[in-house]
Amino acid sequence: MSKNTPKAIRGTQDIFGADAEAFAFVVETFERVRRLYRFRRIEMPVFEKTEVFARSLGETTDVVSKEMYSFEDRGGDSLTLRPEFTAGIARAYLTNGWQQHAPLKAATHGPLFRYERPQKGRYRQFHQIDAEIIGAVEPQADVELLAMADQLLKELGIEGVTLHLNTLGDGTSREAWRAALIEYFSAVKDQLSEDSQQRLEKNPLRILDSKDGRDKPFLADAPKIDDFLSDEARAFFKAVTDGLDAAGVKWVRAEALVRGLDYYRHTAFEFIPDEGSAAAEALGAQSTVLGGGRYDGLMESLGGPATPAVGWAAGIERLAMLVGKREIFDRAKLVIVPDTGNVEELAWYYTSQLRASGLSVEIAYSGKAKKRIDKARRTDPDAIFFVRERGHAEGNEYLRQGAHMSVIAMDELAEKVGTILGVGKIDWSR
RNA sequence: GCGAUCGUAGCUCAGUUGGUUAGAGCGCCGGUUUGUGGUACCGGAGGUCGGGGAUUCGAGCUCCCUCGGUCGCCCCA
Repeated sequence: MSKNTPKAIRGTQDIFGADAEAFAFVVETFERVRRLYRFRRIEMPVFEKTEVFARSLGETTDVVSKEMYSFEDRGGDSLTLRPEFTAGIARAYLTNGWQQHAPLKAATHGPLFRYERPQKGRYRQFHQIDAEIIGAVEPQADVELLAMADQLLKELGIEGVTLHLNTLGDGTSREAWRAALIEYFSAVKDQLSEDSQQRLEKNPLRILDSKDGRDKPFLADAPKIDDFLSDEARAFFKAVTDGLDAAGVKWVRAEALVRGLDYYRHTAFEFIPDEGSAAAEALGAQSTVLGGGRYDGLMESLGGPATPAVGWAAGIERLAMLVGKREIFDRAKLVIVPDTGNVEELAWYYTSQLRASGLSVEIAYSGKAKKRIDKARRTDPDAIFFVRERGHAEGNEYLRQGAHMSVIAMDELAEKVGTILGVGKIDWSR
């Protein structure tokens, strides 16, 4: 590589090969599952006015205060590359009159941007799948969303991941709990870690899931949200958990699970790898694979009417790390190898016929005949079809399967190929 | 933002206590051999050893800075 060549931006990735296939598998599975749950596909702009995020996430959150890619455009507006989906979707809901579709079940996926230190499973441009239900006050919305997340993970073949569930209560419950936590931790402030002393100011809920040994002695006796829940909030949470049980979604109560962003209310959840599982090993410190909750307060922060909503997002890269390597591209079903010379047009004829019939076919046309064969073999296909000059050996087409090779007649090819690939006789007439 | 660790050909890596023209395997290109066209061999191209500076007669090997990768903290998906 020349030192003249520009390098990729830090924290971005060029995904290729098995990783790219795993990425695609995650997105394709998500698309399939969201249709089962009848979530509508939406497409969103990658950037918004900065205030969309600043007002909804909270000015003091780390995301807003130091992780956003914000810039001034040529018209002088402050714009920001989306650091998450929810705020933009909420803005779109308000500005497009999507209220008429309420409750709106929406799904999308794409790149997000956050200026963070890159790490395993954490990038500056990363990708998420996202699902939201907007305009539904019912706890059943939470249940449906979580059932979808659970099924998605199952269909991705991801095991050893458990739903951790908590409630933050309604606005009043949450504030009362927060005040109690501040009071409780302030009394022992000197003994807390530096990080937690700061959290006491900015986000006291976060002290609860501190990993610092100095904080842990105080966590067990910290005030519990359950003691601050209003009757309504308690009933709501019970309806959610009852619904999950009925839907067959396994969950565990996680009293210390909180959300970093200001707009969350009631249900908060994360799917987290079980300790010691292969999934936990694969993800390193970035443990959450899918997270979300209810955000009844968000729409108002954007100047809209009070609108209940729930949603979740999952990092595609993290999910892709858990689905394992996928080599579907590397393994060709059938490779067509024309000898150099006058048979290449014939080979193209066969190839286009087979592709039009719906078969995935590779044609080797690069290099000399020997190279073509070597390359064909390396893809480990189910079959290699040699197209040769008339007069070569006994025929002009050979179909090879494994170590066995046989001469076949042209009119048998469709059937032979179909049989070897297990797709029945190929219809070339289309 | 903080800490640790790594950075040699396209890829995976060797490179002894600093010493002459930096190596291997794979891949790529060319050739020979083989042949129911999964072989073997020969040759070739490709590196200013991430970048910059310092020490030294001399640095891929030492020191400093810087840019990246990786892992952890913070935060979060």
